[in-house]
This record gives sequence, C-alpha cells and structure tokens, in this order.
Amino acid sequence: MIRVVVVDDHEIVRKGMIAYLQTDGDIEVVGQASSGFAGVEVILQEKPDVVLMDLIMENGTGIEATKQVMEKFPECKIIILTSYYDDKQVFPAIEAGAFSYLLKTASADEIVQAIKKAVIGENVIEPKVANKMLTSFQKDTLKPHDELTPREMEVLLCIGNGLTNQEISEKLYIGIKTVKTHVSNILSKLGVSDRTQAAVYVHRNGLL
Amino acid sequence: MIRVVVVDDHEIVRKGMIAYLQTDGDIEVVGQASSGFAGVEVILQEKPDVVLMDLIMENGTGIEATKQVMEKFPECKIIILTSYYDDKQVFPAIEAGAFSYLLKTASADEIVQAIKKAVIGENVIEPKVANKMLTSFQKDTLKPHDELTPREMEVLLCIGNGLTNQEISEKLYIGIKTVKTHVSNILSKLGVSDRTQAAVYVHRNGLL
DNA sequence: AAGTAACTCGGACTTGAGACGGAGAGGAAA
DNA sequence: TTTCCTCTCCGTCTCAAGTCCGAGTTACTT
Repeated sequence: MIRVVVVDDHEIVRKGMIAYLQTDGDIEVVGQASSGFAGVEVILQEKPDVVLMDLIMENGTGIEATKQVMEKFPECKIIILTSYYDDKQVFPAIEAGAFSYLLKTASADEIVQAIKKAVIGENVIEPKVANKMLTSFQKDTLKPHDELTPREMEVLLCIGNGLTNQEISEKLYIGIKTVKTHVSNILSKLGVSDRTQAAVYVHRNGLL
Repeated sequence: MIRVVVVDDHEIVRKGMIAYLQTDGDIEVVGQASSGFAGVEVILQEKPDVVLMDLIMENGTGIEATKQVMEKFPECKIIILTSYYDDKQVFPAIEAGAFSYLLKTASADEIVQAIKKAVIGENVIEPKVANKMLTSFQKDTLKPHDELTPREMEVLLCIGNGLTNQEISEKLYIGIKTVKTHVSNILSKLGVSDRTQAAVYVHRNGLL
C-alpha cells in the first residue's frame, strides 16, 4: 500500500482528489491538510511515501512546506500540483526538492500514475514545464550569438569574412543604414565593442 | 681532356681566362667567341664538354645564346659567369638551361673546379645566388605574414585579439601614431584593406 | 663612410564605423 | 485587436581608422 498525504487549500479539490485516490487499491490516503504550514505537521507525523502538494496556498506556500519537509524527511516524494505551467515558482519548487511536477489539467489517472512512479523513483514532469526547464538549463551554456536573429547572424558571418558594411549591404540587397542597425545590435548582443572583435568572436566560436 | 669554349666580349677577360685554363693539364680550350651570336656558332661546331659564358655581352646576350645551344646541343654544360649576383637575369639564365652560375669574383681555381665538376654532373651555384633562388622558390609557399617584422607581428596578433589602436599602444608602450604606422604596413603586406580582415587573416592562418 | 632595415613619431586629411533616436511595415502570438 | 518581434530605413553626430607625407633614432652590413 502506498501511503499518501494530500495538501491543498481548496477543500473541493482536496476531497475530490482523496475520493478518487481511494478507488485505487494500491493507494491509501493517510492524511490531508489545507495549508503548507499544517501540511508539514501532518507529513512529519504520518511519514507518507508520497505527498500531493498544491503550489499556491493561503497559509504558507507549497515551496516553503516542501523545503521544511525535505530537511527532516528527505525520503518523501513530493508531487507538486499547480494550475499554471508558466508559474514563476516552478524553479524554486524544483530547487526546494519537489520530486514531480504536474499541472491540474492532468487527468486523475495521470496523477495516480505519477504517485505509483514516484515510489519506484521515477519522476514525472509536465512536458511544458520540462521544456521550460530544459531551455533554462541551456541558458547557462547559451552562447551570446544564440539570441541573434537570423538576419543578424547573416550579417555577423559577413563580418567574420571581413566584409565592410557597404559590401554586406550589396550582398544582402539591403541599405547600408540597415546594415549599420544590424551591426549595432550584433555588437551589443555579443558584448563586444567593434566589428573586429565580432570577427574574432566568429572565428573563436567556429561559426565559419 | 675536357674540351672547353670561352664566350666573353671583353677580350682581356677572355684571353686571361684561356691562358689560365691552359695551365691545367685536364683542360683544353677548343674555341672562343666575343659575342653570344658567334658563341653559338663555335659551340655547335666544336661540341665542347663545357662552355664558360658571360651573361652580359654586346652582341646577343648569354641568355639567348644559352637557349639556342640547349636546343641543338643539350648535353653541353654551360657555366654562366657574371659580375653581379643580384642581376635580374639570374633566373632567365637558369631557365634557359645554364648548368652552373658563378660570379667573376670567384677565384680562377674555383672556375677550374666548376668546369671539372660540370663534366661529372655536379653543378656549382654561387652561394648568394643560391640563396636568392631558394627564397624565390619558397616565395610560392611563403605566407604573406612571413615578411612582417617582429614588431608588426606583435601588432597583428593584437589585432587578431580584437584590440583597438589605443589599446595596442598601451600594451606595447608606444604611441598611437606608431601603431597606425605598423597597422598600415601590416595591411599592405597582408594584402587586406582593414583591421577586420587582418583579424580574419590571423584566425584563418591559425596565428593564435 | 655609406647604405639599409626596423622602429619610432608627427601633422593633416578622408572616410568608414558606430551610437542614438525615430519610424514604418509585416508577421506571429496572446 | 493589441502586443511584440523582426526587418527595414532615415538623419545626425562623434570618433576611430587608415592614408600620405616626412623624419629621427638605432643597429647591422658593406
């Protein structure tokens, strides 16, 4: 039997969730709470295998509750349930030690599956959230030129080939003023101060 | 006996040379001429083993004579004798088929040795001329930046790192005017038109 | 003694580069 | 619809860059 605690300040959500979970023969709801503060008490007392935790609550956020639980009871698998995938608290929740991260748009069955996976060590991350995480992690290894627009990249490569603004404007069939605008944007995006350094950047990063 | 023909428009040189060569028991002077034109006639008639040919003569140059002889009598070893090592006709002479290339500053004994070496297939090239030939051959594989002075190379590498003239002047403890002078010289030596192209050159040739 | 090459600097000059601010057109997403 | 991004372009302005000229200094070679 999988021992579960449900923490959510919306009573209707909490009750409904519990009712559904009880229909599954492998799951036993051993506790519930309507705030993060109360949730920590219940969890530390019942020592459940899995916790379903709402992220946004009136009395103490899910983040704080998660942190406190992980400090004293790190074996616990906390599944975060939230309404918005672009919530700014996604990453703090992960950092706090949440094990899985689901949206409330997920079907009841998905939630059950997430609980069962949690006990065997598999975490479930909502695709859109996973995407956000991925791009976030990549941001550390993100090269400055990745934020260049396609047109700017074209111009940058021209600079890397030693072309002047005039030559670039002729090659790309645009005005020299436009080239200057692109160059200015490129320089500030790359964090360099002139085209020569931009050319050096191109070759140092093997863009050619 | 080594059969030799001497071609030189200066009578005193010709006579002196012949007189000296005759003192060597292995050499026999079988003909002489005071112009390239006449020289060809004598050579084709006498079929000597070796020819001592002056490069600069009034009637037909040694170059032309050498070419004509090599066409009809290629086995002949023609030794070019000239006064100046930086003569512009050095390479045309070699191309025409001259076998050895000596300066008139060479000692009489050196000339005799050159003759004896010629018959056994060894050619003798004046060191300075050889040097000129070498650097000439190397010029094909010579990178433009090889002719940069050490200081210019320093400046070029700075450019390759994206430094401005001001920054270079501070790094090398010289005036910005001096930097500009170096940059100008660098650009013309590399055959590029601005510092950006110079920076590209640096990276394309792996100078950093 | 004379020549050559490298390094240094000066002044005057032209021009390309880049910054700054503004702006319109088109497309994609909320 | 509105917002946002991209691409496009304009004018103005400042300054670094580069050219062209000359010139003085070493140091090495002839």
